Amino acid sequence: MRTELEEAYGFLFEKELIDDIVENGTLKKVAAGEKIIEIGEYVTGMPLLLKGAIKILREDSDGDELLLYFLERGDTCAMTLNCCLGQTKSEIRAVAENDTTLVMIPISKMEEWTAKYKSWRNFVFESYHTRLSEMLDTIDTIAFLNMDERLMRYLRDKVKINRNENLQVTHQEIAYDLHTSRVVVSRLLKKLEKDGKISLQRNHITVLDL
Amino acid sequence: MRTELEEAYGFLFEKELIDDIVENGTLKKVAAGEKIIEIGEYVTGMPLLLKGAIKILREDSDGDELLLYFLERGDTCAMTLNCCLGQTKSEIRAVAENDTTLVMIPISKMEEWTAKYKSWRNFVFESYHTRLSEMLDTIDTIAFLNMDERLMRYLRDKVKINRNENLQVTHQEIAYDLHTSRVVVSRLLKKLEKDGKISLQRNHITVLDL
DNA sequence: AAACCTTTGTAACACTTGTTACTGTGGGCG
DNA sequence: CGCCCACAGTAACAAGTGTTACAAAGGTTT
Repeated sequence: MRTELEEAYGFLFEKELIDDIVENGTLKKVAAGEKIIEIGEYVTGMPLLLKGAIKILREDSDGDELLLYFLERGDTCAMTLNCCLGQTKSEIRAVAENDTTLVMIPISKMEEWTAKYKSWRNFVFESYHTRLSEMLDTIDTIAFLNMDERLMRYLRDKVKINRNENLQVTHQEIAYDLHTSRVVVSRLLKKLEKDGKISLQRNHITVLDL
Repeated sequence: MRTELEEAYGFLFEKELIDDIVENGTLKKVAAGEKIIEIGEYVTGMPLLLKGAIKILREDSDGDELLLYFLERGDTCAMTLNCCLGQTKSEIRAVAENDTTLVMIPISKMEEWTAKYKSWRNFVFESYHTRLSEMLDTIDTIAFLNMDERLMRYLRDKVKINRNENLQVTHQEIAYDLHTSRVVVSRLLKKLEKDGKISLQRNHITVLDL
């Protein structure tokens, strides 16, 4: 755990803080597709991502989803920060995008460290900063782009996050993430294939040139 | 200034912090409709809202706008916090929704106070918290609601912010805020009038029952 | 009053997206 | 092998929103 922590956060956190994290945090491994937190659940701790990636989803009143953004190594969930502070329930769902390792920090330590470690304070501020920017980006995407452009952006992000041009995903899954229907996704994907930007196979998509 | 500060922030900030604000902040009055900060400008200070309301807007690549949310008394602009930290340019435009009074805090004081005053730290965290929630709300609205529902929500918010059922606004202005066209707004407003929810006059709208 | 500008109303049409329905296909399993 | 099922392709249509164009109404300026 210490090695991975230092790899991901060593340049940010002072040694004492890393010690504190090793002592108080619990390592958690999550398999791809597994749920990490559900909307309405109380937040028990704050996650620090060591390996893998997580996707953060919002839900509408019909239970349909919308992908907000991905988290990667070195990220934490600002929404969780949010909840810890406000002692409120989670406003989002978090699902492992691939096999993921994270350290859970008990919320009791959070306030203590905020006062104690300048690097922790900066990290928390920086996380809020990144997250707000990411949210702005999400809003831009939803508000200003058509579905075909959103789909392209989605595929690009997914390639980047998984470090693999070969995406293991069905049209229906994409439809859930983009909050649209399977037919629409199939239609647009077919068009992208015709334009030579991707190639389609059953259960996976190869991104050629987006 | 002190009186207004104590009214809006007295229950949050300790006396020494209020003193510090009075000493270092500069009072600024902005008339309704006036621009407070423009996208791409460097942020010179952080605003604390004493009176009035501000609307925060995002812009797309064509220069068209989208209303993100309103700020009221006791609020600060988390986007500005963001910029101060990152030393980056403003990502949003802020326009006075009505006659507004605010205190500008020089960014140099921000880090100092973060270390010095617990209440300031809490305020900053709390602001991030509120803003993230507000952004989630904005995303829900754009992603999950149709234009007619968005329009209703917009009118409701506007009534609340201005404390007045009589809205001084043209259809074109609404269209800008909702990132749609004037014709669409007119169409939907007419329907709301037929349903007895509002009444339409030239240059203003009376909200009856939304 | 006449000329003019801004705002609003409305129709007709185009485009994007969502829906329904049906077909075909690949792969696993009895 | 044949059956079943999840996945994908496609057409036809519906709904919502955006666009263009024009007319009418209100208010201001000359």
